[in-house]
Amino acid sequence: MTAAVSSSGALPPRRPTMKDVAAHAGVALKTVSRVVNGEPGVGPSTLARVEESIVALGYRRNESARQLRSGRAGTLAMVVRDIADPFFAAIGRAVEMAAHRDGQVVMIGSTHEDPAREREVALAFCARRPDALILAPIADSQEYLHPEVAAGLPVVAIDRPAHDLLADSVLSDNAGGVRSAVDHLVRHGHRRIGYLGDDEMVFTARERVMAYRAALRDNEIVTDEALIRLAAPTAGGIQRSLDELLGPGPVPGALAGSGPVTALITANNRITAEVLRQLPSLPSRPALVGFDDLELADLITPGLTVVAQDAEGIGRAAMELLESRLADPALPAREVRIPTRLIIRGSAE
Amino acid sequence: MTAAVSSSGALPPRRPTMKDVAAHAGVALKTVSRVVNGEPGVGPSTLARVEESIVALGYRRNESARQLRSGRAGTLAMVVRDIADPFFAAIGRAVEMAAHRDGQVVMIGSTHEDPAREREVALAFCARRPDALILAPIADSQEYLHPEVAAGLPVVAIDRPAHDLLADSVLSDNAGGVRSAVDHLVRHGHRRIGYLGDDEMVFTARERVMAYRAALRDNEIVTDEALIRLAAPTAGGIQRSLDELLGPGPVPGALAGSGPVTALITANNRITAEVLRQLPSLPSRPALVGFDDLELADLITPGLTVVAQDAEGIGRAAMELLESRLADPALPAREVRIPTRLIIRGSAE
DNA sequence: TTTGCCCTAGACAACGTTGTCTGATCACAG
DNA sequence: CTGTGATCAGACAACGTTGTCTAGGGCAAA
Repeated sequence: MTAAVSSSGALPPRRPTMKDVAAHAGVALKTVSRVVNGEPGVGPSTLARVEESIVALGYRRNESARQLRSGRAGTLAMVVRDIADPFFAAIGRAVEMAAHRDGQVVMIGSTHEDPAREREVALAFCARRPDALILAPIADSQEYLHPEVAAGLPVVAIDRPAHDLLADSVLSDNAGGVRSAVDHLVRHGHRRIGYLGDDEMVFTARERVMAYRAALRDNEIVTDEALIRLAAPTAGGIQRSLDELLGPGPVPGALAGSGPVTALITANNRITAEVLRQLPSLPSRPALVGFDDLELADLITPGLTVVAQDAEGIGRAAMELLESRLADPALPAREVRIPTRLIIRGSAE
Repeated sequence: MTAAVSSSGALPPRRPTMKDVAAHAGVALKTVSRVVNGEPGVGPSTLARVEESIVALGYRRNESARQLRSGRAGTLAMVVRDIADPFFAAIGRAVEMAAHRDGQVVMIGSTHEDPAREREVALAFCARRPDALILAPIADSQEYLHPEVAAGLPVVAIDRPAHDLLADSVLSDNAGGVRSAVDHLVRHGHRRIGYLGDDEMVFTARERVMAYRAALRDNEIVTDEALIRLAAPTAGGIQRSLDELLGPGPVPGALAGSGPVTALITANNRITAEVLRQLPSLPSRPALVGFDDLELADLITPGLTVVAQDAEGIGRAAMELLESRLADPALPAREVRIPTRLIIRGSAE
């Protein structure tokens, strides 16, 4: 009676433990552990009795305690720029699927491009002692992870390499991607190709614009630095760039005797989207190749040609690197490049 | 010498614990605990010494042990249909941001519309004893969560309600959204409005199509059941529906004396995208309103009018429900409806 | 100088598991 | 009927924390 009242009352509900199950089934604690873990050495009748008790009490193993005792976490940590960014969401999905196959669970967090937050979130994850950490670095240095790596935590950097840290990395083949974009445009007869990229502070932005210059050179086109605009993407800045590159007058600072650009490479999603937005109101309509695929890019008319990153491939490669490093922690830092894919939609003019 | 060799060798690297820090600083274990937790009762000189040792050894608190001892998890679990789905990604971001403010960390997993996997993932999360669970139900019953809820785990269902479970839920105002779509089309003179929805097995699909019928009634339009197509979205099925609804002949089974539809409501993202894809090849071009916003819908020409769900609002509301339930676990199950927003782009013809 | 008190620091147990080791039970062969 | 080995079950310690309780030491008041 009293028990019934107190259990239905507002008393702090306590979860049943192995001890409770053991008492209920009339066996030893360790026997319950054996049953729960499917270990051999439990007779059929005992097994049945314990399983009944488990169901009857609604027992679930406490993974925290298990981790503490055994060291196995069964948890993966992933820190990206923004989990709602389709690129990282796709990577996250690939990681989650692979993790699920391995019976692992994924913690995920966003840095929102804030270095301090990267550190904060990554360390909060590490405090949970995950089996591995996947990190899209944003801070200048990942030195703060030294103790973790020294203690054997495998770290994989994605999208950009880590700094001051022994970590594998999985990066897109930025150079190959830009080269395929340039080649595509050149094949379609373009020689005045503008380039709108992100601030050169950003690793991928640097790689991409360097590849742009190299690809022009290989196509025997003289790089006109006035056609390159590198800045954090803002609507205003992009509009100004477009005006200058496509306007009727000569491009400010351009090489003598040259006209407006006939084609544009936009080096990331946000820039591409903004250019598409402003496209209708532009004086001329350049051919366009965007780096990063856009959701539903196939619905835009005319179709948008893009250099698509293989988010799934990146996620899978990261998981593979983690597994091999877990198997052999002494491995040197490795860098994997995941190929991009030129998706040709519509024409290049 | 031997120690140096073994520590640089392949020996299992052990993380320093509070015990190690205590030994290094020459204080008691509990004193280290006090320092780590910012508890009072530690003299300034002791404090400094301990802090030095913490840095020197690269000590980080083991959150598993802390959770085991104190019961506080600092972890939130979230199970959605697909973390790469923009709708759930946006909810996830909102949840993660709120959680971060509360010093919490988020575990996230996908069901991929598989009921068995929902159970599997949710229980794997629960084994980590999170402070709360946010779940986008896909299974017919969430009965399997009974022991968790009984033990005090606050559960919030999002997108669809949970079944056989005491849980709060945060749902979109599906009825209001569809009603605004119908009203919008009627305002623009449409009276033959087709409806492409998901299978009626799906909760949201049911709510939406019922609202469609009700809205027609309120606009004094007789519902023509032949204009309603409910099925899991496949390219083939949608094409067939479009052919029948928009083709030159009478719509099969339609009320007598009626022509093709002049407008379409597409009740979810996938259907909307598929219709947009087929739009160019259709015999006539209906006005279109989609349920769910599409990334970059503003770039599609002509602009696509949509009923946008407030993913961020859903995420925030879920967090608020969790907090209030944590404060008072005896609360009855509550249901919150988050308003949708009609985003008018382009014309309705 | 002594008494009493507060402030700081440490000892100890416990959280829920699992790994190791020992003990009990039973079938069967000698 | 006893000895042997295999099989199953249990006792105990430990994982890294934190909460509770107690001991030491210095300072103020008497």
